Amino acid sequence: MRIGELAGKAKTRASTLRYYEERGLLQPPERTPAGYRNYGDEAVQRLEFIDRARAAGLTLAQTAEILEVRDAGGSPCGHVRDLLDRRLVEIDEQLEQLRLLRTSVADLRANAAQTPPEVCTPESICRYL
Amino acid sequence: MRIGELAGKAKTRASTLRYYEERGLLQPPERTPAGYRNYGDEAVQRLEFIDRARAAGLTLAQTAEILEVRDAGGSPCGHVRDLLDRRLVEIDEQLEQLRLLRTSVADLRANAAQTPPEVCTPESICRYL
DNA sequence: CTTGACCTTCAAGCATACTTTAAGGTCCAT
DNA sequence: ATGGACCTTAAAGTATGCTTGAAGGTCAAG
Repeated sequence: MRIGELAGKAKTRASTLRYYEERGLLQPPERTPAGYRNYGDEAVQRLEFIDRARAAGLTLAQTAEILEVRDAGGSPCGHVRDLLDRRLVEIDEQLEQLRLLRTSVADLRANAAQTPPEVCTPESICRYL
Repeated sequence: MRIGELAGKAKTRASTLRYYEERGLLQPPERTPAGYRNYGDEAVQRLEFIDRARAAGLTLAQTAEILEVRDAGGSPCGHVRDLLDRRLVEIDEQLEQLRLLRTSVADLRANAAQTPPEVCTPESICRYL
């Protein structure tokens, strides 16, 4: 399978696959005599895995690490569990930050709704903020 | 006031202030005969405003726009209200995305807790994802 | 008069995940 | 043999908000 066909099956682009190879997510495939990349069917599964990892918010570097462990013959499962744990902590932190921000922006907005624009003096630039 | 002193008062760095000037957030100040930037006290307020805008999650481009309106003698308040409205919508969208992601990652993690690592076959790379 | 702290500009680097561009080779059909 | 679709590499561009580096000028103290 050439790169364009694999990209089609994975709903991505050839340029992305080359980039994944460069980043260590895809192993360098065989080449045809002309130098074209020649992928086997297992590459499709690998890209599906990469997509699931992305959906979980793992970085390409983290995903590459998992794949390297597997490629080296190891089992990355314990590591994956740790990554999921850390992701959960990160997500909770982000949620907290975002909730605080939401409160803050909503307060500013409510305040703006009550205050006529005239009270904004040039020195304060705009008192809505 | 020279740039280092202003940076100190605003708890930022001289390089940041130069960058703000380049981005249109700070007006080019007077220069001393030697070519040093020479700020007045009002610059401190302006930086405080910029900081409040940042705290509300406005981009530097949006903040620059507000300041330009004010510098042109206009009142940016209506615009600021719009920006706050849009920020609120964006934040709500991000919150929704993050909640969905949290659910998804939490499900993966719960599933991993129930499944022994042995069932992860090399073909699936790791079934925890 | 030298040292050191501070200032100047312009350009490039950082992090992330790609895309785009340039210049060129391959392959199949007509 | 020529056109078009597809492939190759290496480098640069995208977005955001800065920081860092290089090369050099200014100024007050000792």
